[in-house]
Amino acid sequence: MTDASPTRLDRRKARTRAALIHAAQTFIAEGRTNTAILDLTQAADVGMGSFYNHFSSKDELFRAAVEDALDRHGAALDELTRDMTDPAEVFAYSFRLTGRLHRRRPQLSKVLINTGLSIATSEHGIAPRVRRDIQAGIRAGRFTVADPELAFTIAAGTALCLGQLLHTQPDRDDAQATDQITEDLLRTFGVPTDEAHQISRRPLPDLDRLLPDAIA
Amino acid sequence: MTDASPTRLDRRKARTRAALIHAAQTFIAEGRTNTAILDLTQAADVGMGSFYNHFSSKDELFRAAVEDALDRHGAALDELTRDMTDPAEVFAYSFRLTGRLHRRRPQLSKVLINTGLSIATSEHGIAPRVRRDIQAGIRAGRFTVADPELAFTIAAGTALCLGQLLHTQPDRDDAQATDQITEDLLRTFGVPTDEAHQISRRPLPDLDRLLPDAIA
DNA sequence: TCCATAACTGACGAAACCGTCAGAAACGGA
DNA sequence: TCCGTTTCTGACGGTTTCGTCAGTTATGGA
Repeated sequence: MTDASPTRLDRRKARTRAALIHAAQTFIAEGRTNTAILDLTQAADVGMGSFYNHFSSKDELFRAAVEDALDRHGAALDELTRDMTDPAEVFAYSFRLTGRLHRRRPQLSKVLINTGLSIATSEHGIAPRVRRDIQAGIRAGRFTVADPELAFTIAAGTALCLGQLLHTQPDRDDAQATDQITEDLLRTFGVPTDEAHQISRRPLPDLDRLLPDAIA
Repeated sequence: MTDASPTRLDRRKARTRAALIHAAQTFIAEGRTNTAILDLTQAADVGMGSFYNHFSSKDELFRAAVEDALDRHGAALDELTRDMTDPAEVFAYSFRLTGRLHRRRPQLSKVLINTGLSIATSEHGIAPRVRRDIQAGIRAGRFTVADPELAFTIAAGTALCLGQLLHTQPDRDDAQATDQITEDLLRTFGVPTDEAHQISRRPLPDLDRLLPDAIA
């Protein structure tokens, strides 16, 4: 039988694992994915040998690092949209929050961007949630789209490229750009023009309060 | 003064360079970007030492390989849209051709996809052309968008993610999906609904005839 | 035909990297 | 406190990869 309560030993193990994952995310965000294992362990301030206590290859660590980033972001979105009902609003809200995240959590954002399009097919993170929201919007009659998967493709690709844009043009107003694109997407999904505009400008909560702890 | 006419020696040099670039593109398409230089030269059927006659590092070769793929695709688009005048039609045409390219030129397509979002900021290939077309559409009064760069972001991200989708779902009708998304984009850019539909369904030329030679 | 030049080639020493392992340190229970 | 267990650690041998370079082959002109 497994002991449920995490002991101090468990916490220590989890700490070094987290340190390795965090270091890996730093490297991914910088696009340096072919670093030596020794570099990773040094960045994590962990002994070289510890690496193989947690991962059997560099690839495995990087996969875990991406998965961790996706799960964090997904969990944050779930938390923030918990008590919303209108699917169109949930979608818009998630998209607007994600757009605002690129500047506020640059490392997380860059991990997503550098990981590339494969995250669109991942079971973790944003992709399944966006799919779910689009499906819900269709069922509720809020969205009118020919093919849900195509709608998802547009939303996912746009979200990623928007993140790239916000990093490339640091002077651009991220909130304004994100809301504008959200409005465009809602219209593409069949939401009436005026309503799309309205939904995409609704006030958002104080992000500094709601996203207090995230990676880096 | 440089002798303009390419001599036989020049052609030989160009051949081995092209062989290396082609091999690199194969590896990029397969996502294997951390291969040994020896593997690359063997795949190119070229002696190991030849590598350093052309490139000073693996990175340099990979950059050249991506640039080559982008330039080929851009040139093909220029060729195919040469005598079109309506900017909206040029945009739609390019987008529809690019969508159909993912299946017909899987290696080129996968190079673009695996290279990721950085090609959206590249000076080569599709990005500058899409920007140009969108600007032209706005000047001509065919597009009504708040911000050209945001319009570009939507188009670029969607194009990439569409390519990914078409590889992930090999049974999906690529022409149908591409045309549907083209129509959505045109509407987003302010083209009236019925006209957007019409433009995105106009007959295309025989691609097998027009794209006879491309990589792989 | 013959030579000068440019490009190609693979073998080699040097360097980087990998994965293991024996010992050290931290932990938990008794 | 003491001991068995788990995790951490860095040094080490083995392997892979790198970049060079001396020799070979192809090319162009005389």
